[in-house]
Amino acid sequence: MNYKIKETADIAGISIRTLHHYDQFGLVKPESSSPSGYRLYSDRDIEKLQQVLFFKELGFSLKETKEIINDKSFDKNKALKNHKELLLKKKKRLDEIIYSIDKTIEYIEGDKEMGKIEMFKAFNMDEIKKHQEKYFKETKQKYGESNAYAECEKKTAQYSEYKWKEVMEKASGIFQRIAECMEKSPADEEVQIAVGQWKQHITESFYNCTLETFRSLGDLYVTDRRFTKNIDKIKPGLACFLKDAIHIYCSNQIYSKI
Amino acid sequence: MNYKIKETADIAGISIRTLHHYDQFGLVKPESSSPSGYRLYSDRDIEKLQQVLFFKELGFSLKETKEIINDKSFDKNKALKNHKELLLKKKKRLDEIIYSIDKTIEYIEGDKEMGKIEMFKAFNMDEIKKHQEKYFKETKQKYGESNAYAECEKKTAQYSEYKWKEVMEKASGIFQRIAECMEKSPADEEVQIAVGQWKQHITESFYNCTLETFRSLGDLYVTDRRFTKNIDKIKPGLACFLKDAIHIYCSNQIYSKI
DNA sequence: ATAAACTATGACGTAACGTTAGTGTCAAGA
DNA sequence: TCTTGACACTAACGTTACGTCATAGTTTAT
Repeated sequence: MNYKIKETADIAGISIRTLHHYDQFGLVKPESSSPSGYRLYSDRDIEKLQQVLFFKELGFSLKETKEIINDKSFDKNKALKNHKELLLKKKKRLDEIIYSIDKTIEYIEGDKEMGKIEMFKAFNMDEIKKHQEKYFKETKQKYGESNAYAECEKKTAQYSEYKWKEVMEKASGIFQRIAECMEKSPADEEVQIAVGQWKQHITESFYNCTLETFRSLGDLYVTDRRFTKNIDKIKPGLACFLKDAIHIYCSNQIYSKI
Repeated sequence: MNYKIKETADIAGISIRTLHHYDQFGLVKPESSSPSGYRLYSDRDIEKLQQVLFFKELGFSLKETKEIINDKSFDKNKALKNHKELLLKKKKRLDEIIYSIDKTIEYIEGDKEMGKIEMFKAFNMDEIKKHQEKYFKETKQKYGESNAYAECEKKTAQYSEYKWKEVMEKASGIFQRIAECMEKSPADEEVQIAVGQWKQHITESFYNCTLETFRSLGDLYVTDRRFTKNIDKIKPGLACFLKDAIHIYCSNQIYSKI
């Protein structure tokens, strides 16, 4: 069954503007539209909206939510279970804040002492944020990435300090080389050679980097802020350039295999 | 004891930027500063920060928080008790969302049915928002406003439909007159006469409008969005103009009484 | 004296909509 | 068929509460 936008907004308890925004953002796009261009939301869209509201309730950004939900391996069941865990943590935090209120009242009425740390610790979101990040990270590693992570852990666990330094310097050198070619096209031969070397280096030093994994990693360089931030320290815009270069590299490798 | 900004930020678990912002915004201004201009936060500032975090946790805007906290009649004890009530409501809502997750899992696994309404009702914030608004409103009516409200209720309860219409038309006429003088100064004689008439009309038709109450009401016209919105329907900017005019009127009246 | 850490102000950017403007579409009633 | 009110669209600016970055002054420890 199809619902027009006001019906949908009323059902979900959100604004029409929000639905517009979600459509434009690519988070929840209606499955069809009328001949006059009206959005028509299906039952499946409605269910997706519910998922979105769960993620929103738990503090995930729309961007994060989009990445997780629109992934073809999105597991609703697993997500819901994870949500429940998070919600229980939020509930515990609420309890702590309530307790903190009681304590503050006693303090104000002069009955008790209250330390500075005690005043604020209930507001702490670290545990919740850590869990969110863990879940997001796990989700992003859905494919070979989770295997890659395990392999990487195993391989690097035996590295000596000297080996680590070697690995890092080689990585740095490759990135530096690519950064120096940034005024060229990502498809430039020199860039592509360096990208190939980067892939090789990953396979040798961290985990078996398949083309698929490599492409996903390239995406991560621009979608995961930590990656972007670190890479762009070398040169602003490098993360984006590198992503493009990796995509071209992977496409070329795929093409050459057909 | 005084704390510099990093110490304060660490104690409260918020960023330095946030403290800058709160200072600039007038929400939490440090009680003193060093000769070189460093902010120095006192124990009292720290305690105020805690109050701010409680309000923030409960979804109050910084603006609302500022109005409540910086009011000289701010009652910490009462606020905390109200916070607790709100937090218990939030906790209840969390429980409902958790229950909704369980239900959704059953639905996904095909065990049960789930209606559209059931999918979304747990996310509803109406009760919490209503409580927030109620508290804010009660706080804003701290002074004569709460008495004014009671008196207003009593007086208007006996109005006939005809009387209501009369009262409203007179109000509308006064506002209209003031709107027509908006290109003049708020201190203009014609404006001031109209403002005096408005005060008189309130006293006659609603409640005894003292100068103090009248001034506070003028403030409400620009700080309470509902007032602003309604008044500005007559003419954009009227609420602000009226506030200024009321302030001038009240000051003049006070001056003429010395 | 020096360098690192800390502090200040200024200002642009961000996320997720809310609000407004202007215009097209639909459905019911005259 | 025409009219009107409700509904829908897109575009675009505004809002809130900071995050981030730049630049420059101050403090602290070596």
